[in-house]
Amino acid sequence: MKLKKRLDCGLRGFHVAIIPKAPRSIRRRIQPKKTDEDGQVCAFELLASLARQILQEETESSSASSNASGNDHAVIGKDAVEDGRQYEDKPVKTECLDHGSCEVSAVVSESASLNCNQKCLLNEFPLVEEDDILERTLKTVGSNSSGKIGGDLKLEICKSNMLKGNFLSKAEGGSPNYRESCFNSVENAFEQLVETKAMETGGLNTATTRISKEPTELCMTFPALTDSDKDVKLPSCRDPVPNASFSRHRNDIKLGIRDDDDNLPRFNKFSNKLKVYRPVTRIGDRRIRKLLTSKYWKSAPKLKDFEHPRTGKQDGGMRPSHRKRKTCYNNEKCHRDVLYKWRRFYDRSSVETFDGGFSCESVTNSPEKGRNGNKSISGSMLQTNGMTSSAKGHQSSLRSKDSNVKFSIKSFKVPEIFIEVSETATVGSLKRTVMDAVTAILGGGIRVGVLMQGKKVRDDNRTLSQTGLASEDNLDTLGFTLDPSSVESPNLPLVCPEDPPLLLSDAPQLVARSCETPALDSECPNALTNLALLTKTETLVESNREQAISHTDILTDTTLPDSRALVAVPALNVEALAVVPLNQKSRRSDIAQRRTRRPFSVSEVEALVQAVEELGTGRWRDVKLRSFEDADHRTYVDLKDKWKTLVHTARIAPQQRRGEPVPQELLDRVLAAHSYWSQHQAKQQGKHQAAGVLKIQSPTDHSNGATTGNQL
DNA sequence: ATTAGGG
DNA sequence: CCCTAAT
Repeated sequence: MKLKKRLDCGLRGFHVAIIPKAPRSIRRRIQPKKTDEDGQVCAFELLASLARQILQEETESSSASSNASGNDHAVIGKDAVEDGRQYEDKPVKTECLDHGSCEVSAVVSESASLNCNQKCLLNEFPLVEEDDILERTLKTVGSNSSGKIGGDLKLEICKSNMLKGNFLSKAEGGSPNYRESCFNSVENAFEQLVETKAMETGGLNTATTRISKEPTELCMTFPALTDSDKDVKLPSCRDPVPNASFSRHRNDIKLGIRDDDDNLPRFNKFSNKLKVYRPVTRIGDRRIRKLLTSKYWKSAPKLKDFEHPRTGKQDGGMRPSHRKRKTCYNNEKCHRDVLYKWRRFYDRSSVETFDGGFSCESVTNSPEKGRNGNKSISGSMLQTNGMTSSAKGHQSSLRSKDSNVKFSIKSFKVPEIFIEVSETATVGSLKRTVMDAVTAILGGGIRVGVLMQGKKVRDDNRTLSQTGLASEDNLDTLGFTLDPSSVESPNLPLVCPEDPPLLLSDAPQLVARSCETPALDSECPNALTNLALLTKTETLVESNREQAISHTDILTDTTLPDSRALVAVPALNVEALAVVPLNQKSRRSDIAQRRTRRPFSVSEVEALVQAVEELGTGRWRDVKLRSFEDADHRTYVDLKDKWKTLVHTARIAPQQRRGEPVPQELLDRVLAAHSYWSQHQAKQQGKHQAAGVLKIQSPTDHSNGATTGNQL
């Protein structure tokens, strides 16, 4: 996989590199304009002229395709096509090429078409061409602007991008994919520039925001002109499920970033759309999970509790899994993606509230966290342990006059994330990687848990009032957790926001991931709405992670107060999706996730030791009931396993022990108890005596314990 | 559903 | 932690 990735990346890079900047003729034309008007108009003009130029050239090249040198445009188109074929094996070419041109927007439209097609076919595809073009354009402009680019450059770029977005929109019509494409391309271009400039946060933010909004609006505004149908026509989704989330990947394919090992959450929330529901039991969960396991990600703890018919159904299924995305540091595309994500992040975080009264600034943290994590990391395998499993945010809640309870979540911590990076990766790449991962998580693989007084509120069916969350007192102790969602099921039909299931009322269960497919843009808003509803209602009280649904979606959405932003998001999704390869294998892995790792704390170990001393080693269920009744995430199997490891740990040299050090005293007790119970398997029934004895025995004296046992 | 043990 | 097998 890695090799492949690299190749892909390299290939990509290569293409990009090779692609000629822009026809000189174009440049020439551009220059004058630039000089004359400068600024927005200039950008616009430039774009238009470029488009024209390209169109023309395209035509020419078509007629004389044999031309060795070929024009830039031709090359680009070709590449695009090739890519498509490479990955999809489907004849995209024809369609792409014959796609004519729409006047000014010819260039754009064409590339757009390509993209669109590619996407459709593959369900994932980057719009490299667009980017390239845009970049070129931008560069050209910049170079032409006789050195005085400075701060204006950005502005211009933004505008250009916007324009581009416009064109694209027009060309492509209302096609959702298209929109995304536009968005992406714009963003990418922009991001690149920004990146070059050093990623100044402020700048990025501002710029980003603008871009995201503008293009989106434009896109929406424009009526569908043409090729929308293309999307439909194309043999797009290989995926049985048309709406499969994968539909918009951007760089994935190129990068080939997908590996079976990756468990990172998908990047975009849309991607998680599909879910399979299944009845839930812990065991059941496990069963399912076992089928799909990823190395690094773990699903949230399972719930026990009864399952509500509905609930069970909903949460039981598989949820979208997260995939970890391996990084391609060397690839620019990757970087862009990362940036993109970053931007997304910021956008979200920046967005404050929406009428729901639920505001979430938290997202911002993630990025922060990511950075921090990076700092500390140095090996090839990084583990950012963001507070083990769940993070709670500080949130303050306000009780409104009406019966609604308003929550304000200040921040969320990002759940544990595993990142794998090459040793030679740069800090910058690491940062990006982390950011990427974080973003990905936030983008979708998260499930929200509700804590009240430190305890998880499990019953999703209860109302806030019933749960006590409607009362001021409890609100102070209200907490939320973000956990990686456990299972993802690609195969289920997505639930649209409009779908009934959407929560609300007392049985909030799950909110399906909404906007997924291409047509989604329109849907997104709904999601938002839903979110709002969710927020307002008791739905919030959710609980067990397993059962609980994944309000992830909601959560995610929540983050974006601005509907526009939401709409815009799809573009992002594309990228995110891109990460996930379509192949069955990966899919499969996506379905189940490994539970999140939750190292036992010393206190837990102590409790375990205590319980085992009293109950013996063969009664894990009793141990569970006795000492871990409230620890939903600790199953008796877990306890048994832990004991096993404890015994092992106690036997090895302290230097060889890893993780949080367990007090020697406890380890001694472990050995003592272990040896004792080993000799009294037959007597496990008569634990009373044993328990008493064990308690008495000296923690450090193994033989003593054994002896005592013998005496008994 | 538990337990035991390998991976 | 997961998975399987045996209870």
